Amino acid sequence: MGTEQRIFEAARQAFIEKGLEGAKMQEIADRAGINKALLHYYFRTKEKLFEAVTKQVIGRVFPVLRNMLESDLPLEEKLDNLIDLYVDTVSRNTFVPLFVITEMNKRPDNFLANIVPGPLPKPQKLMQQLELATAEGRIRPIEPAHLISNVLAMCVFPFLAKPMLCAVMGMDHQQWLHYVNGRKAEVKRFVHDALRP
Amino acid sequence: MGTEQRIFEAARQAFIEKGLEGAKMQEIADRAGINKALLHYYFRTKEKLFEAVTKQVIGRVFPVLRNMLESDLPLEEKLDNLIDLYVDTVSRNTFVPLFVITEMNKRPDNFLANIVPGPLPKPQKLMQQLELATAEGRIRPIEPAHLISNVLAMCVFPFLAKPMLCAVMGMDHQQWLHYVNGRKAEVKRFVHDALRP
DNA sequence: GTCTATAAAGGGATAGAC
DNA sequence: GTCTATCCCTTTATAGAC
Repeated sequence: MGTEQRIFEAARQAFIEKGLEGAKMQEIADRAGINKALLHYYFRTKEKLFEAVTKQVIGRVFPVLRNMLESDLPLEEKLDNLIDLYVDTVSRNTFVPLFVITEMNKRPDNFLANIVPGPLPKPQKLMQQLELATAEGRIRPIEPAHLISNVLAMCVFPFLAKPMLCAVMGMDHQQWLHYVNGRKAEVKRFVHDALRP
Repeated sequence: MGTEQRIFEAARQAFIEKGLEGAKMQEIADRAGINKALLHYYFRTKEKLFEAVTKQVIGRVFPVLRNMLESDLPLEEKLDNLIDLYVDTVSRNTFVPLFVITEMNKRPDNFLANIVPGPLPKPQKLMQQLELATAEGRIRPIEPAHLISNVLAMCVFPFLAKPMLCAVMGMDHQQWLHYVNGRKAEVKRFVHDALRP
């Protein structure tokens, strides 16, 4: 792995853990095993380094959603795949969604203008499938935005809120693992049942 | 409002918007309409000021959940009240839950030891109600942790993810207001339907 | 209690040797 | 490309007058 790549990876970890102001250039240099001056040689300023990281991290979120929304899979399969994918990904890496959400909200203008890569996902395909499934009586009517946000919420939020959830429910580590272990099946069932006509 | 209170309010706003490292003491002093030195007179250090804010902000979250979990209301009413309360609160103030979640995850040890106020909520009451409702055939069996996390997720997450949701679904401001307007009813219905036996 | 002035440390950025 | 040394601005924190 080249120097630039090592720097980028070090910066990625540091910024995701501590944010723009929280992560220090010295720390990033240490993690990369190089000198502070080299950071500036490759990325000029801290802001530019941060922007590079932001673009890459946020840029990976959208293609996943795009693939899901625009694929030709049947509706039910599509939702199940999305749930599997997001619960697996987020459970292994809580700080990435937290980073994405923080950045989106701190600079929403910059987010839309410079960060989101390429064409936006087109929800038309999903909307057609929902309309068809509704017309056929397979599901109850629901607005696509509500459905999508419900599914994403149940996949992502519990891992963001883990400390609170454990505290409120009095869960220890074992119980948390049990919870995570059953999470995908539970969300699938919850969504499936909620959509029954 | 006394000086200490004005400082605290200014710090609260600044820290919630920009985080510990992002907010500067000078900015807090300006917001409070006083001098930088006074911040240290009242709160010694930035860390202590931040901790005071953190305790207050996070401390307000738990009593709400406690009241809900331990109240004597019927199960369905309890859930509906929780949904009303959280959607209303979060929709008016997105950055508070983001602040709470960030702090919880950055220092989970400190969170449990020093931040959570008083006795933890006891979920026994809710668990009894769930068991009873299940036994009576009013709802399907579901683990309390899954139910609570599903409800909280659907109330809170969409407001955290608003920029992404708007981008992915191609929603403009009008459509967002429409979405928010129907949110409470939609979540209630979703939960209600998902729990049908 | 509140201010001005200033110390002390931290951290981003650059110059210049190799 | 990579390093050492250093500049210099920002920011936290304190001293001391009022």
